[in-house]
Amino acid sequence: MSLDLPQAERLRLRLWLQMLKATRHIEAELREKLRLEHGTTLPRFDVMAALERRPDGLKMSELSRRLMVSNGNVTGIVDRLVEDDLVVRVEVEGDRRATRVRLTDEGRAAFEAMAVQHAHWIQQFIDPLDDREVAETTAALEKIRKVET
Amino acid sequence: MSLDLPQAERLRLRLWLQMLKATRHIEAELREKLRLEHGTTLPRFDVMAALERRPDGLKMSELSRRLMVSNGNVTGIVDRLVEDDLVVRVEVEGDRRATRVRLTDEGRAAFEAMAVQHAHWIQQFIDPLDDREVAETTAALEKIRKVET
DNA sequence: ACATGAAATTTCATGTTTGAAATAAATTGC
DNA sequence: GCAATTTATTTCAAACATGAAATTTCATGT
Repeated sequence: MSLDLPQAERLRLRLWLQMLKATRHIEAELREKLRLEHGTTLPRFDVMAALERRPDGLKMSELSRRLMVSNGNVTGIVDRLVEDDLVVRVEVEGDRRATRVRLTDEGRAAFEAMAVQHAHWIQQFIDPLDDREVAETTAALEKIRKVET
Repeated sequence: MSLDLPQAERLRLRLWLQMLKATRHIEAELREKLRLEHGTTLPRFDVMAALERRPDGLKMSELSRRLMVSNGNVTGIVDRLVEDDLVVRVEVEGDRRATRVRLTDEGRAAFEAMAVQHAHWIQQFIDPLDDREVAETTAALEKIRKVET
């Protein structure tokens, strides 16, 4: 068996590896900054970000879909956020199967303090790209994500 | 506190979100295909890929650095690969602290069967991009990864 | 009422993943 | 030689993540 590939395919494989490396690199940096400066984790930040500007909160299944993680996973993360009084579970009237998860005032304040810094960190990473490169890279990634398999 | 951002910064934040979504999307698909068609996991595949074309194997710390995951993590993944006779730990002569991890013949065969399919799956995801887009996106991601913080 | 099936969430077993601490061996400086 | 440091790995506790199974509730048809 041979792993030799035409040049065009080799370059596409290389693009995938760069996507992985760049994304992991930024995620690792964000993870460390959140831990050191805010004593929290990236998954917790992601959940709180999804709940921001949602005064009524989101259902567990909505959270799970938006964050592209499993149902069982969201349960654990929300459990820990509840322990810290950063979010609350609220019953949905008319459907006793579901609960909405909502930021508490404390959670909202904590999130907003983190969000400003988070946006700033991202700017630093994307800094070497000019406006055209930003637009074209975004467009390319959107195309990739539309592929159905 | 306001989360309003200038348009240029907003577009850069959006690029980051697209990087995340595209990468997670492809990873989720690869994970499922590896599970269904080869009964293995992405981290296991990644370790085996790093060992491919390395007849002498790699040290644990080299594996950890290449895959950008923690030392303790690699230990567990390699432990399970050893249980399945896909890799072996070999002592490094002259340095009794270190061990090299090497693919077994069985592991090499298993990996090569997966690698051809893996390359093909990636081609499908990058398919909507032409050669120019592939080159420019790769270049942009490389620039991002070079940012030091 | 009752059965059936779909929907929302939790529970469970298993497997990553991390950062910190522990262990042990090699290297360096004196 | 010997202490201090560095290097390589493992161990550990906690958090994250998955897919499958179980639970509870809702909706619908009979």
